[in-house]
Amino acid sequence: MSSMDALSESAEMMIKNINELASNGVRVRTSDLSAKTELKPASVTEMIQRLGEIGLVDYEPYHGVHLTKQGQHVADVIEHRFNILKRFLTEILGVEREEAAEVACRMEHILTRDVENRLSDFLGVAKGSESDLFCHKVNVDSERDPEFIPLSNFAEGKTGKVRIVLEKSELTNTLEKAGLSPGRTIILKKSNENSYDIETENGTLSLDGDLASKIIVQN
Amino acid sequence: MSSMDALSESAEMMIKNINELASNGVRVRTSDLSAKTELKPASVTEMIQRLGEIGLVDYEPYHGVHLTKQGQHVADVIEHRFNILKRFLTEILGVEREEAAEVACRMEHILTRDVENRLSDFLGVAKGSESDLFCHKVNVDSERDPEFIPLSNFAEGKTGKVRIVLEKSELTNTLEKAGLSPGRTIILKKSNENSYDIETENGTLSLDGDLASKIIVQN
DNA sequence: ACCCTAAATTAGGTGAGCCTAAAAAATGTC
DNA sequence: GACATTTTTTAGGCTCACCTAATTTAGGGT
Repeated sequence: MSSMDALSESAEMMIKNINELASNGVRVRTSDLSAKTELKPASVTEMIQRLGEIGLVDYEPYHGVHLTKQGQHVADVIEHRFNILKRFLTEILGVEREEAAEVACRMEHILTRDVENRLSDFLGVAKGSESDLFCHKVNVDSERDPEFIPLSNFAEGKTGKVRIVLEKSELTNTLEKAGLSPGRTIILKKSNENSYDIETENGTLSLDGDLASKIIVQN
Repeated sequence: MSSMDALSESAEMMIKNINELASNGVRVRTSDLSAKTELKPASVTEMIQRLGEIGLVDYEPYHGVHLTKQGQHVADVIEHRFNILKRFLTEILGVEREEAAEVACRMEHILTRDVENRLSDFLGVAKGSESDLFCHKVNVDSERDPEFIPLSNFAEGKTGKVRIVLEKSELTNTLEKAGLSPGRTIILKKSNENSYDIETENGTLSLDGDLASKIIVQN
């Protein structure tokens, strides 16, 4: 009786903040939430009462809240979305840390499951979610300039990661099944004038030059 | 006295819809906006009055609205953001058309100028903004679905171009010599349930259905 | 010119999400 | 244990963005 109706951005933000303040299993106090969210205490009380009613939070008047199993799940989803969005913004687009965090914090409430998964794949993170420990590590060495090269200009024998597939249509599906979607690793085995032999995680295939020029690979 | 205060998502959506309905320089009627936005007419009136007060729209009671110069600028920015977001979602992430449009339509109100520019660069679109003429063209073109079809589903007698050959093996060499490699033009002469007779640039041959399903042809 | 219909506006209501100010409960001090 | 202080909640108000129902206006048909 809750996870059905989409949560508002405000509600999701409150859950996120509760999660971030609940280091151990300790109940989070209204005043702490008030400080963190920059909402007045009265507004916090109102929101956590609402969250309590729909079962996302265990609320005990005058004694704070903590997330229920359901609420924890919501928090995990939001956190994961935030992390991949921020990673995309900083690592791929090169957006400055703070702005990336702000934008990610607004977008995290909009992402659909599908977009989330695809973005995850694109970033090359293990899907499913959970451990974002890995994320932090990647952040550190994200200074280097990645080279984006059309597959048609890629060096023979080189291994790269697919970043873009400039081709919509049903073909996208086919390419995906063949292991040619953003985030995947490939090797260009051989390239003749108009035939590109590729080894993907799913097997091997050949493309014509037209198509190869639309697949952007990062080395 | 308007573009300073950030607009609400609802306000931006109204401006966007006014822009989309104002094909020529004609005033847009309340009922049309009501239909397009799925808001009740009374709600539309309320919103366009507010937009009128802040100078984004020229509102004449009982005679519709049209965008002011300022409003047009807002509309252009939103449209540009929508286009690049949608392109990113479909072309880069491979998100399905309709879902991409929905997500882009929510995110367009959140993008900052910086993220917008970076995303534009990433997609390889002329920066600065303004002229989305290019975008429009791309969008229009992309309505027409080019058909990529496994040879096994190709129509008898039709001519097509080989785009992909999935799952290579020693057979590939044979196929290549027979004129069945990416980029080549072929004609499917006859197709029985499990035999596909093809004419290539190099001659004619027959394939079984298993193989035919792995050769993707564009008509 | 007049009426009639369709379209638009106004009037008044709702819920979400915020606020301030007042009341109530918990907590620390002696 | 009583009191002062801090924390939290309740009460009541506000705006935004929607709604429905009633009213007003525009425009077409005769």
